[in-house]
Amino acid sequence: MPRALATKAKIETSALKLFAEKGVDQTTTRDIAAGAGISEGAIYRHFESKDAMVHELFSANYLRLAGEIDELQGRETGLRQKLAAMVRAFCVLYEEDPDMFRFLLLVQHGELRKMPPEARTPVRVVRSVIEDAIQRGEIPAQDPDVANALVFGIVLQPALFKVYGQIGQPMTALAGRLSEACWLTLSGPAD
Amino acid sequence: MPRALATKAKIETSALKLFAEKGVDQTTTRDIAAGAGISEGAIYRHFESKDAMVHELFSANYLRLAGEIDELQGRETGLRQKLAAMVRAFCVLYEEDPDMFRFLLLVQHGELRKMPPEARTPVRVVRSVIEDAIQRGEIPAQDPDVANALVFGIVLQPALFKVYGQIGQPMTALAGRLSEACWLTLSGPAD
DNA sequence: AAGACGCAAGTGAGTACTCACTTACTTCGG
DNA sequence: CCGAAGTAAGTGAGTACTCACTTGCGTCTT
Repeated sequence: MPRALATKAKIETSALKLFAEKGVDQTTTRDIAAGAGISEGAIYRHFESKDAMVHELFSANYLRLAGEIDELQGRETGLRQKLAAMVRAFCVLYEEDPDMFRFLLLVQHGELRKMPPEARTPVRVVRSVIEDAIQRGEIPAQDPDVANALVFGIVLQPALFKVYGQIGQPMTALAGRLSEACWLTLSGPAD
Repeated sequence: MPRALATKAKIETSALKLFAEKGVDQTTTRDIAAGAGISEGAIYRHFESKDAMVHELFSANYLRLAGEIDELQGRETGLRQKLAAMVRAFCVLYEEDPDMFRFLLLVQHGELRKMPPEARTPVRVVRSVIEDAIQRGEIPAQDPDVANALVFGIVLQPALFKVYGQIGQPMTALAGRLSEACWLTLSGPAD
């Protein structure tokens, strides 16, 4: 790896960890530099500004996640299988990179506004899967936005509880329970 | 209303609105004073510090909400009815005071740590209702913390989506759908 | 092959500015 | 007239970012 890329990666890792731990505002550029083992000035050889760094970190990973679940979903047939695959992917991300997961949760509110409205986000991917299932009569007719919110709530809130230490089990152990809950909730109502 | 109380109320209203809009860190004491139509110094006649103000606003309202849903829940018999009553209360709070709702969501992570661990929070109230239902065999045996997370996800995520403008319907119109989703999810699994 | 050269990458003290909070003073209500 | 409430102008601790300078490294010339 070229020196420049290695340094940039060190900065990103350090920043992500601190952002997830203390939040963006409570993390100073000094902290980030110290964590990466470089000087404060060096940060600005790789990023325009702290804001730009947050944005870059967010959008790259958010879109990558969307791409991944879209691919996984495309391999399955039927809503139930698609949900299972996507939910599993969220749980695996949580286990593999909890800092990233927390970071995405933490800053999504502020960052989502800066994303172009047509961007292919995880929220959009799941929504289109649900809409498809309604079209094909797999689940009863219902408001796709509400259905989408339910699915995200069922997956993300347990993850948040886990962050707070209120849930002990690893997320991957919950994947089955969560995707089943999604399926029950979407297929249940006559609405 | 005595002058002092009126001013304190103006400060609280202004702060709550700004906190909900921009977040606590992005809201300055200047902003709060301007919004309340008073000087910055006057804030400190009524609050020890900005942090203390956030804490006071949070804990008073968070505990009040817990008390309310606990009372409502106590009037009903059976998990399904209790869930319906509690979910409705959340939805009503959202409609009546969306700024308060957003504020509670926004700062809960930071503030929960400062609360005494035995405090009677909404999370605890709902959890104990669920645990009770499991004890009485109303729903299958399952991890009460996971079940609790599912209920909160089902209710709060649609509220968040509504904040982002992704859901058009008023929350009160969704109350039935949401409490039914909670019931289905808790009563469904053999686990 | 060896030194000169160029340039990206890195340094860290300095700068301009913001923000929570204080202080010295004034106004108001009972 | 007195104490609580309010004001306006500070104050100092931090913070993101800059800049003049140094270092490391690949390349060109002879």
